[in-house]
Amino acid sequence: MSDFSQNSSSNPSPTPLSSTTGGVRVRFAPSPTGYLHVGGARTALFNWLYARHVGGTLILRIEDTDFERSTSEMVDGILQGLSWLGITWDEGPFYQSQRMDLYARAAEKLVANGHAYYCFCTKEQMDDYRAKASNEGRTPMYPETCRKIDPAEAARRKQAGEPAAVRFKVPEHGSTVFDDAVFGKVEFQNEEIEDFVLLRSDGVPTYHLSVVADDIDMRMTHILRGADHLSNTPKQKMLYEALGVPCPIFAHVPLILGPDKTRLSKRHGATSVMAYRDEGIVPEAFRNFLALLGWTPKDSSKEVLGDRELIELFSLDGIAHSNAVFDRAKLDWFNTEYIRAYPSEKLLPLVEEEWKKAGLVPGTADAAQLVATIELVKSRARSLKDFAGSFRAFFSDTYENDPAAVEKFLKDPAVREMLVELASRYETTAEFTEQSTEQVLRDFASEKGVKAGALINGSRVALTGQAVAPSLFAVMVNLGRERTVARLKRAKEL
RNA sequence: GGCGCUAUCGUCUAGGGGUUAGGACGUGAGAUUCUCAAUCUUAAAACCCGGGUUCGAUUCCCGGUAGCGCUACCA
Repeated sequence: MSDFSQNSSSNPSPTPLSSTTGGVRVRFAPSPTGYLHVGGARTALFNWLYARHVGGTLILRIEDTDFERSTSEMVDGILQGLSWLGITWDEGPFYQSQRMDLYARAAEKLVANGHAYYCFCTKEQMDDYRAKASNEGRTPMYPETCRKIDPAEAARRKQAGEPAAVRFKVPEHGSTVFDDAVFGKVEFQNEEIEDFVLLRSDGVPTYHLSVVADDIDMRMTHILRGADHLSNTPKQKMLYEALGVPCPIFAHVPLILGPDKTRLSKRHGATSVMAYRDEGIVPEAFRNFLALLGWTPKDSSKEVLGDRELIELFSLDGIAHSNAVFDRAKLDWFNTEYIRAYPSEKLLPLVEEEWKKAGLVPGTADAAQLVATIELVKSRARSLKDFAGSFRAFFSDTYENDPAAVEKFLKDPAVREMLVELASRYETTAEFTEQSTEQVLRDFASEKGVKAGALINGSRVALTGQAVAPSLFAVMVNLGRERTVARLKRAKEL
């Protein structure tokens, strides 16, 4: 059983807007049965972009009527994920678990107006029925046994304490049509829809009832959600009609698939948004990437778009009709773009997080120096992790030497000897600038009759432990004379 | 199984009755260099299949196929 007591102090019903404002109201309504996953994050993002684009209101609603599986940890996780993505909402979070009377009232109203009825069939009976039906190759549909019970009789039995669910009385004939903002006209035959449960026998509403009751109560104008709800929509439209309330506009967003084109799941790697933070993805990159999964701006030539641009460009008619595959390589590309474009001062706190996680204590506490170093290396970063990984030698004196790099550029003992000798020269040069260090090295190389490149590459490994790094002389200056000399002298031992 | 949705390079997509079918990521080659990244140049790479409609379909219509979704007293 979940416990949302930290929120129970206030369980406000949304205050009605003054009748003069008729703005767009959208919501993100996750179920806290898991962390914020990629698909949910994109739904949230689209709602946010749409709300901000039209100057509307975004409501956050936690759909925690599945008491078995909902937990407050998951709520926290979802909130954390949204905040990491920079998605802010205007009202809520509202918790369905705290609004149970609203749903009960809605169910009562539907029974009273003849659109719903009490069902005394037990879950076990239903399971048996379903099993039998599918064994016989029939589509399992509720046989409507209780629909035939006289309402007065049903009310009596209910009154007498007999457990009863409330089922919706689906019209026998005709069809239910709605105009989806993404897919256009969608039609379902009513015969294919069974009398679905609105209120379980324990009084807890099912999804269909709680969403509709809440969407009405919260006066939603648009329902932007995953296309997995497309087939649920006729049921909900019936509910709006039975409740005598106009339907909001539905906009269903195609799903996100894994590389094998099956629904994205743990099998495909990280599905939790926070896992991407942990992998060193910056939120702006993730947001940009997500926005372009299933949506394209009118001018599709520009892909690196900040939040202001995304908000400005976002529109429902740019939403794709078909599912999209999550392309990790493209995410990584966005990430490199954003890391490179990030001001280094802004990168510092993010990088410090990575150091903390890696147990790295920077060799200097001088923030300006750290920022300068970040500036030097960031264009080579693929993820924030690199700052504690392959760039470690720039920030700490304890780092590993990549054996492959040593093998590639330092396997010649003569080179290693020369680096030690070169170190002594650097000890005594008057200046220690990019120009002077380069001059010294090149003079030294021609003196020794070796290619400068050989010494440069060898020095790079000696200085950084890596075969990959920025321009060597910039590295030397960044490291400073002392470290440069010390590390070059150690080249012999590598 | 029934119902619904969808179908353009490997991926994200633009486009649309007559186009050299465009861009981006990724991949290959080259240039540059001090390694790598970047950058520049460049290459390969797509309209699911079959019928219609039409002078002409990748585009419109129908069917098939495939993928996904829904088909719960989950959401």
